[in-house]
Amino acid sequence: MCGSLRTADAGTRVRIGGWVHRRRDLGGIVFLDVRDREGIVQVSFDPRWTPAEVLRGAAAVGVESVVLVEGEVGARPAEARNADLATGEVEVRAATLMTLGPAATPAIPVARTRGEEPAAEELRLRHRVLDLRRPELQANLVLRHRLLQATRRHLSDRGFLEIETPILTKPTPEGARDYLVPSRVHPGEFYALPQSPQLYKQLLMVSGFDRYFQLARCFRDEDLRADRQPEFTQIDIEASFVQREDIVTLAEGLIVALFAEAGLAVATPFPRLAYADAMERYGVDRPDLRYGLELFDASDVFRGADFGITRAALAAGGRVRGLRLPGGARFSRKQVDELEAIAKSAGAAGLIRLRSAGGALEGPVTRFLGPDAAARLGMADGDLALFVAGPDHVSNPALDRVRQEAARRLELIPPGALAFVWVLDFPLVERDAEAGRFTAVHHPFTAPHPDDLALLASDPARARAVAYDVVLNGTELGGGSIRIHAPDVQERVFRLLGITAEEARARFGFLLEGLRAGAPPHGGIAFGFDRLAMLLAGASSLRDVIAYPKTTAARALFEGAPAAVPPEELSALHLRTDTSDEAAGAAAGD
RNA sequence: GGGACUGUAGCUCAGCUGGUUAGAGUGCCGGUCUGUCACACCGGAGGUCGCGGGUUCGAGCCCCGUCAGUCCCGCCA
Repeated sequence: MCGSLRTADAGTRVRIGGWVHRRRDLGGIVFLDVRDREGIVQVSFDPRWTPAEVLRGAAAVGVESVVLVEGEVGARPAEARNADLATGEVEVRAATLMTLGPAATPAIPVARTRGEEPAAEELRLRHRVLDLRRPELQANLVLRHRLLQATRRHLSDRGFLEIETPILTKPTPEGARDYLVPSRVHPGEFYALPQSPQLYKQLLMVSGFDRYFQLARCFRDEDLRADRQPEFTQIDIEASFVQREDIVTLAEGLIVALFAEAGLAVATPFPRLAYADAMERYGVDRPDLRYGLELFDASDVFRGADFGITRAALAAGGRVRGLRLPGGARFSRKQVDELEAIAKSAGAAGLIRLRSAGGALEGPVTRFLGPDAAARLGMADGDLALFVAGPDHVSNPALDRVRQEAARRLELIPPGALAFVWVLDFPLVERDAEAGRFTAVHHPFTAPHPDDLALLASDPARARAVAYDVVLNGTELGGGSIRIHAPDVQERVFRLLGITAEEARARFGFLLEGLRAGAPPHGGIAFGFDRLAMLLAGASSLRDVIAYPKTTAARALFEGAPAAVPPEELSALHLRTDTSDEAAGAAAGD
């Protein structure tokens, strides 16, 4: 209750427990700031109301110790109020003090001095007990709790059942790498931790639980990023007898509820973009719509120009695409070089630059273009245009990155803007460059668009899926699809993906059997919950909204996982480890 | 798997072109102090410059390797 005391409490006798945030020892009088999860309150130890030995104790107590104080809440003298503190009008006048949990000097500070950087990430993770005491992280975890509860309330109120699915599941060779768990009773066999509850939730639909949700822990053994942890939480949703619109509406309602929990108003319905349009206009399937800067096709303007780079690209069937940056002409040569470096790092050979200044175009390719080029490119005075010549699969990622960086530099991003968009009609499959076969864009259970069923045989790459992603400010919040519920369609898609009937039976037999048992049409969506919490908490790393996160090397520094196990445990699991790589490295070092 | 950055006192950081005894703030310890709130003031302790090797008369600084953390690419159906 430390943080909740107010003027109205003045005169009441209270007993408060908390952690010593700071100590100010003035000699004859001592102040302790005592902190609990609700906030901080000042406790004053003064001979007028504090026995001498209690006062001596207060002078000796170390920060971060757990104390229990009894005393009377009093209004502070007018000149001693603290407007920076929610409890700053009052203080607790201590009569007693008990140190219930004396603390060693903290390895990292909890109460930071003004302007001080937080401790290094490694130390924060190693001393997580202390780091989690910081008010920022406490606020993040409180918000996370509220989002979890709001999710449960919202979905339960709409008839969705929370059903848990197994954590020990069947390994799947497709998709991300599995975390494996050896079986003790079945030598040589393994469970896998779920990458998502996908098949379980579909089979729940087959069993008649027509509305399901779960706050599902998912595990993927892939390399990490600031917004990617090896274990994470999904809001996993599935419903029967639904079409895309039902899921879209449900998802928008949930998003409204969750953002409201964080005090943000969200307008629905969200705008929508077909995947093909998103790629054409933004070069990416999760466009940031907080600003314009749409890409456009300038191939016609460059066609016939005697300029080697664009001529070669156009002759090879590529295009010249680019974007106009209003006011971008003021970028220095160096700044444009930096944008070009970004385009290059995304795979482009370079950027073709055109600057409109003083009513004329400037740039190395100007002399190859007609006199009406500026008008045809829609360029106004002071604009800069940047182009990439080549196939779309090169220009898309390059222009996407350039567009994002240019928007930042031109300060086109309105603070606080929330630009939601649905991206619809994803392709069903794409050709895997190295394997030379088709792979599912979403996953192998996604329903083909009913109008495109014939394309599965004739031109699979053009077939659309009934899949949808919801995107906020260029970040994917969630995605889902209507699933295949007809066993013959599922078998056709497996075939398309190069999965033989035999493989399909071995790997997904339980799904096919389920679909043959009488399956309703169904579909769903999943949201990355941690990322959502991070966004709403205004955090820049997932680690700040997870109580006990892993490092980018998937280590848990706090408890020390993963860890070696005694040989007896390994042999009970019928395992032998082979760390010969490390052994060879060590030997070479001698 | 690849790239970039970082690693100096408990914590946050500085340390010049390679040159005498490696510094500051904060925390910690001791002292003074009755209205502070980053209390103030005085004094003190505190260092494997991540680790290993090399270059050099001499390395915190240069080179190679390695470990850890972070960010990015690949990867993440």
